[in-house]
Amino acid sequence: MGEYDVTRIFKALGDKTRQDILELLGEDEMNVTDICSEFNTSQPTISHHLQILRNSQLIESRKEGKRIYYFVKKEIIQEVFGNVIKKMRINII
Amino acid sequence: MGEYDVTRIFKALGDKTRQDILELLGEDEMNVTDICSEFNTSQPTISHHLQILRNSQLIESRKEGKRIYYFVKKEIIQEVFGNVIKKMRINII
DNA sequence: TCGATACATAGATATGTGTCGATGTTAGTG
DNA sequence: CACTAACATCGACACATATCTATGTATCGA
Repeated sequence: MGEYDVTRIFKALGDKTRQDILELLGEDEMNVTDICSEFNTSQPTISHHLQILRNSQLIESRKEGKRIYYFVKKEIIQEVFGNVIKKMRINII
Repeated sequence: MGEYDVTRIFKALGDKTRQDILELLGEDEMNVTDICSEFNTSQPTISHHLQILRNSQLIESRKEGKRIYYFVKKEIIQEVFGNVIKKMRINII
């Protein structure tokens, strides 16, 4: 029911690094430094990807001291995938 | 089971025109001219989008005389969405 | 208050992408 | 064989995006 931009969400999903970030956050929330340590990519680039995921509403953040924890909004993915499947008349998943 | 490139598939899904094409083809297969007539976009551009959808394996084509009919490969979408949901540890859809 | 840590933002650059008009190709038609 | 219809491909262009380094900002500890 929430407002979301399907195109923006799929664009966000259309990048390997962001997929890997989502998979990581799917296990548990993480702060930026810990996320960065999992990739061979600069911290600003990871921050950039986190912004894109955040703007698409796939993730949210929580501040704790000087650290910022990101986590997946799984309901959005459920809702979007469900709607796409419905729109494309796919039987069941 | 089939070979597919998740990033490529989500990139393909990350465009409004292609989403609309998929929704159209979800109802029934269509040839290029008929697809074009549903959009305010040039035929080469539609052909380009069809190529991208085809390369991502979201659609396939069938030739009938001088017309080419495109249709959705719904199993791919099922499989990809299912795997993403599993990877991100989303409960059920 | 000073320095370090955690993260974001800015600016630059190379590459990717969506779009178009023009042209090529293939199949049917007279 | 010409002509047209259906579709793909090409070349060009504007714009978006992924990445980097450098710098800004906020929070904590000494």
